[in-house]
Order: sequence, then structure tokens, then C-alpha cells
Amino acid sequence: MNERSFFSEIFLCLSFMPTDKKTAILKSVLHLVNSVGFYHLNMKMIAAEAGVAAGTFYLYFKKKEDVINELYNLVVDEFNQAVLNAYQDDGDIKVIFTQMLEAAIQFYLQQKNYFSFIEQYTYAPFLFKENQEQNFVLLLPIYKMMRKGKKLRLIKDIPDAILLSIIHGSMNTMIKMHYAKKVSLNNAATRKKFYQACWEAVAVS
Amino acid sequence: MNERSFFSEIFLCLSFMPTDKKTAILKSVLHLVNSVGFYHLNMKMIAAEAGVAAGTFYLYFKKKEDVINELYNLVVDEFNQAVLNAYQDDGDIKVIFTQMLEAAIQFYLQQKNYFSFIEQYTYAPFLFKENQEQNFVLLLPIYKMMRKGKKLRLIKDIPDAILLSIIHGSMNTMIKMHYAKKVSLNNAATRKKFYQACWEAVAVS
Amino acid sequence: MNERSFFSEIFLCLSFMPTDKKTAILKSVLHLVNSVGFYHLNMKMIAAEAGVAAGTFYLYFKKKEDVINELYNLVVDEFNQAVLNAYQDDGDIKVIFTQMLEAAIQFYLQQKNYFSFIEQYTYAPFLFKENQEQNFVLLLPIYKMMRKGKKLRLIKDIPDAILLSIIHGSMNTMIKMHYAKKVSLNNAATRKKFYQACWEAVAVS
Amino acid sequence: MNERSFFSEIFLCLSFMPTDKKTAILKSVLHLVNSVGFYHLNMKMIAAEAGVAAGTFYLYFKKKEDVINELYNLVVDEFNQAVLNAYQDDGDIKVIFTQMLEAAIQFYLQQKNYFSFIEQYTYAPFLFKENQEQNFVLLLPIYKMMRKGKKLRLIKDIPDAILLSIIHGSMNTMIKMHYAKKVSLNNAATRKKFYQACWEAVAVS
DNA sequence: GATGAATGAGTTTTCATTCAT
DNA sequence: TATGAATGAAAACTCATTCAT
Repeated sequence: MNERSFFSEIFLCLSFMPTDKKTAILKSVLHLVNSVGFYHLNMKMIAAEAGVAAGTFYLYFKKKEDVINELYNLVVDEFNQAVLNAYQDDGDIKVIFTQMLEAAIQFYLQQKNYFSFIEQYTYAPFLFKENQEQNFVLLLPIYKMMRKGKKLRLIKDIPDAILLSIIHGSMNTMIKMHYAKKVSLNNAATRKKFYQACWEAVAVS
Repeated sequence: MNERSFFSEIFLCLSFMPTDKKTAILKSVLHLVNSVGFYHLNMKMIAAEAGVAAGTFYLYFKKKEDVINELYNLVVDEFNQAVLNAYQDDGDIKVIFTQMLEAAIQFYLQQKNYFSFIEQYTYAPFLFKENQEQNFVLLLPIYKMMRKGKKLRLIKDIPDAILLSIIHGSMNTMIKMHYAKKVSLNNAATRKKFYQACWEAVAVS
Repeated sequence: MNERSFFSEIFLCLSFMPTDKKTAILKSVLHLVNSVGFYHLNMKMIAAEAGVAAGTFYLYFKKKEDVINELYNLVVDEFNQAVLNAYQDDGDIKVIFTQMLEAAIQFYLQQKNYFSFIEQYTYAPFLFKENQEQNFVLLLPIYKMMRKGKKLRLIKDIPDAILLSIIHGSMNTMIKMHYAKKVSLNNAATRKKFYQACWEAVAVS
Repeated sequence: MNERSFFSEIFLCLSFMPTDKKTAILKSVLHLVNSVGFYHLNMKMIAAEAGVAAGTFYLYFKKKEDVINELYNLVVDEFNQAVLNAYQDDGDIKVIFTQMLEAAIQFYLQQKNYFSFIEQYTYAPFLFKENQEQNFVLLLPIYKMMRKGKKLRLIKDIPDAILLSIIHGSMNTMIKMHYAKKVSLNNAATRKKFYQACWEAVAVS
């Protein structure tokens, strides 16, 4: 089983949702946030892209920002699902660590829209009030693995926030650089080097 | 000389600019982007916060987005200045590495508005056309140090993008966590642990 | 059949268009250009006069000047239609000449708004970009008749521009004088004297 | 003495006025009305073109429309002066008629700005309240000649308005056609044909 | 459920006019 | 006189939301 087919089963749940109007709207927003950004997103675009009438939106969402928040939850769930699937309770912690990073990166490589959406959502404070406490939801599976590594004295006994920042922050920037064509994550050797560097940051030396 | 006064001399150039109307507008936008975000920023707010009439804005900027771009350039210049001041051409590379990270973190700790502004600007694709190629401008001083470390075989010979991602990405996430109160960067020991972890990620082991 | 009813059938197509919002806006602009002029015409007036909300305008026209240009084309078409109806391919050229002038004058007498609109549109250089080459569109039916008269050696063999200037220019000024109450074109004898003088200007003597 | 020098003495009084600020403003408006039109004329343009500060305008004029009205009076005076200079109390009425038309046409040919300004002023009802009764001021010298011709039974005994319309209206349209390059009034033969046609319209046959 | 024309409050931007210097 | 920065009311235009069909 190649990587693509392995992940496509997991990732594409939004893509395979029944093609009803509500799903069409959610997909339309996901696509538009990536192409025009939150700032320029408007109801006319959403309706046109979804192939529905302007009023139809309000049968499924109370107001514009609701679709954003609902979409965020869907996207986060998919991401967590993808990364958790890479988590094995038994097994070498470095292998698990690497597999989770790999899962996360593959997720974003195959779903540019998801990455773009999460980035904008996360870095837009006060865009939507519900945003304020969700910032680090994405990190939950990674967090779980980390705690285990600490117990086994394989991962440094330093504040979780530091470990999370290194893992999550550097991964995000790597993906951004990939999309900005500063580096190619399609190259497995490059990914391996990245995972190794991350590991050395967090591992007990 | 304590840290605060050391940096305040460098950072606060925007704060110490002559209090003319244009500066008042720039400051007003910097403050509002942090408090309400790009998405909710409007001309009425800008004028009110700056204490000028609505029309005054257009004496200094051709259109709304121009103030954003001008401000971005100012902020980036200040950041680079602050970090470059920490760069010494001779000296232990690990010390330089640490000092630059420290300078960057101190910059953002003392200027929450700057951090918030840069984050939103960087992660808002297509918000402003000029945005598209500037994404990694902030990394230039770090990049310089890195190249030197590579030559001395003290820093890993892996793609620059990986090194930059680890340094820049994890630092940004650390600061976000600090402002989200998940960790306190006011604690020097915590900062030291973070720098050490970063160093181990990039250093030849 | 009196003159009024004869022409009203032809002229009032704008008046008889279905009373939808777009027509209401077109009528509103036609009326307002006559009463306040291009210079003072604004969107608030247009909406109020048309009995629609401000935003409704933009469902039918992309920008303010578009309604002006669309209206101009409608008005010109109606004028040409009215004058062409008076044109007979066979028949005494002087009779045709007189009938066309009569048709044109009757058109404007019954549609003061149309006259006022065309005058302002024509004499406002650079008001609207599309204006620049349309200046003499109105003269087409008259031009056709003239050429025929020249062939028959009943109309002077002098440049068309001279003949057109005399016919069109003097007619326009007559109508302006009528509306300025310097002369009454309701008097058939007066009109007859005017047509005769025009004829003598253009006819081979 | 060629035509140009003959008229330049008369016409260029605005051009030769002392180059003080007020004159600069008047000239600036005359030029701008021709190039951008009343509709797009604004105070910034006027000041820039005149080479004065925005506030200077208000030392000489109470409000924007005042400069328009003052300029109109100046332009009308110059026109009347030019045409009256061609009027001789004794002499063949046809010769006088022709000379006056020639004087009027030469005036406008040498002063496109004047023509453009008068056209727009005349055809913009309600643009400026003072406009309403001045519409036919320009015709006064022509009117004077006409009355004399009527007395001598050389000019038709038909309402003055008809005679004025033919003379004034056709002349105006001729000049417009000249500037639209539909005919060239620089050709003396063309002008002669035009004068002859006009004469036949108004003369007792 | 689905539509899309209509709304009108809100947005950005313009510009005639003022006034401290 | 002369300036030009500053004003703020008003302009053109946008857009999330509603509602009759």
C-alpha cells in the first residue's frame, strides 16, 4: 500500500461526504479560504462556488462565521484522526514520534486547503469569538505521545510547551516552506532529516 | 543594564517617532490589528484611535491596505535591527545562536502588538498583494548565522529550510504559547531550556 | 388622428416598459437629469425617485455612469425610430425633409426629458468615456434623406457637415428656445416658417 | 494683416491679463473645463493647474461655482466684443452678416477652451442657479444685425427666435463638427459655403 | 427545501471648505 | 496675502441577511 492510498482513506472524509447542499457549502468555504483568504471571503462567492442560491446558506448556518467554526471543527477532527492512526501504544518511542510527524505532514501535503484554513483560523485572533481557547487543539495527539516519552526518560523533562512548540511550530513552518517552494517535502530523505533534527531537539541526549 | 532597558532603546522607534498624524495612524493600526484583528479593522476605528478625522488618513495613505504594508515594512525593519544587534561576527557560534534567539524573543515579548501584527500579516494569503514574496523576510539575520555555523561544521549540513523552520517556527509557537499563558517566557530558565533544545536540533551532535 | 396620439404610440416605449425595478431606475435617472442635471445627480436621489433601496441599483448596473450610457442608447434608439418613421423612400424630397424635421421636433416637444438628457450627454465631454464617438449618432436618419436629395440635385452639393449642422443645430436651438419660452413650437405656423427657412438653406435655389 | 493677428488682439485678453493668482485660477478653470469637463472638475485640480495653494482660491472666490460664473461672464464679454467689432452700422447687410459669422467662428477656432466652456455652461441646466436666464446672451450682437436686416426687408419677417436658432445653432454645430474632425473650418471655401447657406435661410428670396 | 431579488446599514473614499500659521 | 494640513459631511459602492415566491 503506497502512502497516498493509505492516507486518502483517512483524509478524504470531507470529500466523500454526501454531496448535499450543506456539504457543498462547507467545501466551497474550505476552497475559498485557501484561494482568496478570510478577508476577501464573501457570501456571494460561497454561494457561487457551492452552486447554491444565496439564501440556501441560511438554511444550514445561522450566520457567516458559523460555517467557519463548523468547518474548523471538522478539519481538526480529521487531522487528529490522521495523526492518532499513526500512534501505537507499544513500540519504540522514536518510531512513534517519527510516524506521527510523518502522518501530520502527509495530511497537510495532501490537503493544502486544510493547512491553509487552519493557519488562517489559528492566526486570526478575535476573528471569531469561539477561536480564543481552541488554538492548540491540534496538538493533542502529539501531546499524548510526548508524555509517554517523558515517562520512559527518552524525551527531555522540560515544559511540554517547549516540546510542543518545537514539534508543531517547526512542522508548520516546514509545510509553509514547502508550499512556498523553498524546500520539497515530497523528497523522503528531506523529511527524514527533518524528523531526525526534531527528534534531537526533544530527545534525551 | 537590565534586559528591558537594553531592548527598549532599540525597539521603541515607532513609539518615539514624532507624534504627527501619520505616526498616530500607524500606531493606531498596529494597536487595532492586535486588539480586533485585520478582519474587523475599519477606517472609522483607525481614525478614532488615532484621534484624527476620517479624511486625514487619505493625506498620508492612498488606500486602506497601504497603511498595512507600510507598517509591515517598519515592523520587519525593527525586528531585523533588534536581532542583528545580537549578532557578533566573532565568538562562539552557540553563543551567537542563543543571543539571537534571545533577542528575537525579547523583541516580541516587549512588543506584543508587533508579534500579533506580523503573525496575521504572514498567515493571511492574498490579503495584500505585496505579501506574496515577503513571507520569510524575518528570517534573514538567522539565516546569516546559520551559514556561518555550517561552514564551521558546528551546524548540521541539512537544507537551510529545515534549520530555519525549526528555529523560526518553534520560536513563534513559543511566543504564542507565552501569550496564551501555556508557558512563561519571563522565566530565564525556561528560555534557556528552549534555546538548548533548539540548539540540539540544529547542532552537529 | 391628432399629432399627439400619432407620436405617443412611438415615443413612449420607455414609459410603457414593464414597471420592474430596472425600468424604475432608468426612468428615475431620465427624470432627474432633466430636473437637477448630471452634476447634481446622486445615488440617493436615484434610489428615492425610483422607490428602491440604495443597493438595488447595483443589481442592475455595475456603476453609476453605466445607467447613463444605457439610457442614452435607449433614448437615441427611440429618437431614430421616431424620425425614421417619417421617412418615405418615394415622395417629394421637400415633403420628406419637412416631415422628418416635424417628427424630430414633435419627439422632443413631447419628451422634454429626452431632449434635456441628450443635450447634457452630448455637451459633456469626458463625462463618460463612451461619449466620445457617439456625438452625431442622432443625425443618421437626417443624413440618409440628405444624400437622396443631393442625388436628385434638389439639395446643395456642399459638405454634408454643413447641411447637417444647419438642420440639426438650428432645430436643437429652436427647441431650447421653445422650452425657454422665447418662441412657441406648439404653433403650427411657426413650425412651418422654421421648416421653410431650413429648406431654403439646404435646397438648390 | 492676416486673420490670426487681427483676432489675437481681441481674443487674448484673458491670456494677457496680469499673471496674478486670481487670473491664474480663472485660466486654470477654463483649461480644465475643456480637458476634464465640469463633472470631473475639482478644487485640487484647479489649485494644482493654477500653481496656488488650495486655500488661495477662497481669497478670490466665495465658493467653487463662483469662479464658473465669473469666467462665463468674462468669456461672453470677449465673444460679444469680437463679434461686435465685425459689426458696421453702414454697409451691405449680407456683408455684415457674413463678417459677424466669420468673427464668431474665428473666435471659437482660436479659443477651443472658450467654445468648450460655453457649450458646457449653456447645456447644463441647474448646474448653477444663475445660469437660468443667461442662455442667449451670446446672441445679442447677432440679434442687433438681424433687426436691421428685417427693417431693410432683406431678412425674412419671421420670428427672431427662428432666425437666431438658424444662425447660432448651426454655427455651434459646425464648430463642434470641426473639432470632431468631421469638417475643417480652416478651409475658407468651406466657411464661405456655410455662410451662404445660412444667408439663404434668413434672407428674403 | 430552495431561490435570488431586495434590502439598508455599513464600508471605503472623496472633496469643498476652513483656519492656524 | 498665501499656505496646505485638517476636517467631516456626503459620495459611491458592498454585502450579510431576509423573505415572498
